[in-house]
Amino acid sequence: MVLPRDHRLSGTMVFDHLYRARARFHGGNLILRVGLPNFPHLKPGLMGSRVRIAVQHNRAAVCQEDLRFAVVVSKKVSKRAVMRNRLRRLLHNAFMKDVPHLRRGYWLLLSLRPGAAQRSEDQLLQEWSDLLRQSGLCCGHEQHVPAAVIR
RNA sequence: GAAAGGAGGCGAGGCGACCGCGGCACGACCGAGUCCGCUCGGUGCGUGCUGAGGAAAGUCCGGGCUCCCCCAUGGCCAGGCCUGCUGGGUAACGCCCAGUGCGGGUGACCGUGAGGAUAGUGCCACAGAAAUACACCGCCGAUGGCCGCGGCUUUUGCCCAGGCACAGGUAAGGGUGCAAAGGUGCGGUAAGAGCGCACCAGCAGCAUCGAGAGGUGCUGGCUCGGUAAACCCCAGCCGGGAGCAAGGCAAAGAACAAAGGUUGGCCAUGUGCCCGUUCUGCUUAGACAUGCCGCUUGAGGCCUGUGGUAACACAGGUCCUAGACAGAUGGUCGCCCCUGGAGAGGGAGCCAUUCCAUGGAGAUCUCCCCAGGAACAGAACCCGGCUUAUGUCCUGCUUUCCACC
Repeated sequence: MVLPRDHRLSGTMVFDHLYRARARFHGGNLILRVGLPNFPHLKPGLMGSRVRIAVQHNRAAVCQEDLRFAVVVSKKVSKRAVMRNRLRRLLHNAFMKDVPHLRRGYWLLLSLRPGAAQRSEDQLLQEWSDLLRQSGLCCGHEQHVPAAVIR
């Protein structure tokens, strides 16, 4: 499963921006970072013309509706590219299933820690949903949203 | 039939549908320009085509391509090489093909780091007496020397069975070691020894065959350890360095700059701040980060013919088959095929009890259900190789043994 363009993140500056983000949630094998959208950082190719025009006219409104995601699997997780691709597809797939239930207006970055390749798929998916609940990004759990993320 | 050897091929069984994603083309739409023909740019749209490998891997060799430095040609010297049987092939190679020698296998066949130790220098630990050198044990003691039974002799002395192991001889045997100065046998000798002879191994010379590595034969003197991945000698080859993050173009911003640690501390959570580290330039400024080019047509694949044992070459025809950049191939489903399992029905021939008959297991066929159709592994500038990983896979060929005709 590959992410559609609307939900994809690209560009070095975007990742620097998210690595500096304050909001982090640690699981055993995953780290979820949450930041607010910052369109000047995004690579121009990923923004459709409609989005680009909308950003020019009403940036705040677009930011509130935008939801983008990326998974980072370093070579420390697994030396084999096949394994890294498998993990990335697994988590992309999990994200796409959860998109209807997620709060809009955030950019998400999910890093895998070195032990993650040894875990089973079910364990990682369970951890992913735990992290979502912990971060308060699910629509049904508004009361748990930490103050750090709410503007 | 069994076991084995070797060659070639394939790589999610085949066909199709839907969803998602990369690329290209056309259309549609949007924007800008316009000499009103159109041109350029963009896209959350539509349609069509297309989308990982035999190793894409390891990055171990050889190149292409790009920039920098140096020399720009040839010779000589110096330096470098983990190049080293011969002859071919190739853009090149440490690769490939054919052959030679040696080693292994009954054989098909396999392996081979295979120049020179007689150019020179060095080293050979431990053990062992001794490592180009020797005498520890042992053997002998013929020849000298000493003792000496006996004999001859008037005596000195002479001859002599035997003994000693003093001088000495020996390198057969023992022991040590990777290695002890050719090996085996017969003769020979006091004991031994290429001391002599036969065969074998090695060396040299000659003849002959071969393009060559080398092969074969004859003769000779008898004979000379290993190590060159020790220095070295010989032959061959060689500008150096960085690598597509090379390099080029464009736009924008700018020194309280930028990148990196895929992130250490802090907060008001963001074109944040602080700390530590790093380029060129330092008078101006540039480079990187953005977009585009490089970017996939190439020592290219396939087919046919010719030459060649072959690697390969040449000629003709035909085909275009991923080009991403936080990095595209994954899911779901339908039909057919194959494999395995369970069930139902029919059932050749078989066995047991018996008169037909009954019971038991059952080759094989049909139907239905379930499971599976993999493993190693993911293009990142591009080629030629090597190495490593991987399958109850497929197709020829060859050898040995067994059975039958």
